[in-house]
Amino acid sequence: MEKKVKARSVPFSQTRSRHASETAEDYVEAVMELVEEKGEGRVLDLARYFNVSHVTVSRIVKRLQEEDLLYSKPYKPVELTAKGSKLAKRVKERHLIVLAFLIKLGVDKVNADIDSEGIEHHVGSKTLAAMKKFLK
Amino acid sequence: MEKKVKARSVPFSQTRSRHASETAEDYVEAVMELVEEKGEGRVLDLARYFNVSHVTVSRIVKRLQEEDLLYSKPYKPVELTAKGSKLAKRVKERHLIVLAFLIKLGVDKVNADIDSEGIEHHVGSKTLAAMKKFLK
DNA sequence: ATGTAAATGTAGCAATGGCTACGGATCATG
DNA sequence: CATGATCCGTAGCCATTGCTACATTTACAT
Repeated sequence: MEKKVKARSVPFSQTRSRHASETAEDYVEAVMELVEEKGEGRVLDLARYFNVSHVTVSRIVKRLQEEDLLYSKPYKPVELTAKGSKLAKRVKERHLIVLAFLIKLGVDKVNADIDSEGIEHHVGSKTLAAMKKFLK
Repeated sequence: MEKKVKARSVPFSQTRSRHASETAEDYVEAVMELVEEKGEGRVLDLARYFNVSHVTVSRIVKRLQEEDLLYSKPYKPVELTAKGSKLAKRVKERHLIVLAFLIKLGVDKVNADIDSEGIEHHVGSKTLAAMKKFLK
């Protein structure tokens, strides 16, 4: 008599591509923020932002250009494409909701900042709606 | 006049090692669940659980043995070490709290299941405490 | 006892994201 | 307009986590 164990196929599906998407979301959001805050987002700005080397940023920017999310000419600032800009707006809005949610829940600003960065990528539309409702 | 942009060093620090820790947490939790539900956790059980090939599981199990979280002899079930068991209990408890929290927040069970899997790894102690308080 | 099916291991490839080292491009500033 | 500082790209390394293909071990049934 074998007990069946739930297949976790849905929650755990495609860890690799999920991580790649998270990276894409982080980068478009960062570029948008850098452009807003200091006019442009350069490779080194991104490297400082994510605390990685400029080489890592350079390679990821190249990949995200192939995905039509970012655009830049060599030695020039990184810019958002229309597609990247759309994604960035969605991501930023979701991020701000998660952050506000955690703060309203009673988490201090420092920890809310940290946790919201990690949590945001895993908040589906239903959970996001529930957080919005809680905020009202 | 350069506006300073917050360094996100803290939230984004060590993406690589964070992912490795998440994998460790997922695996010890899965082994504990499999042992509870069907008496033992084998490589193929884990492969089905995470929806990956047995090869991927085999390699990760080997790594987690070196980290003293799992233990198994070739062709034998995977078991938790004392250290792995301790971690698994913490992870499972945190997971159940996040799940219950999302459900109480109004998220349906299916989406709460999915999102809690992703969110749990990013819930720090402060956020977890706030969720516990909300549940009471 | 033996053979076959299932489970696991091994070899080797790809993609992603870390890094250092090095060299070329760009930009201020004298 | 030259030159040094800064920025960025490339080469090439490593680790992690995916995979397929193939080899081996275990277990079960006849």
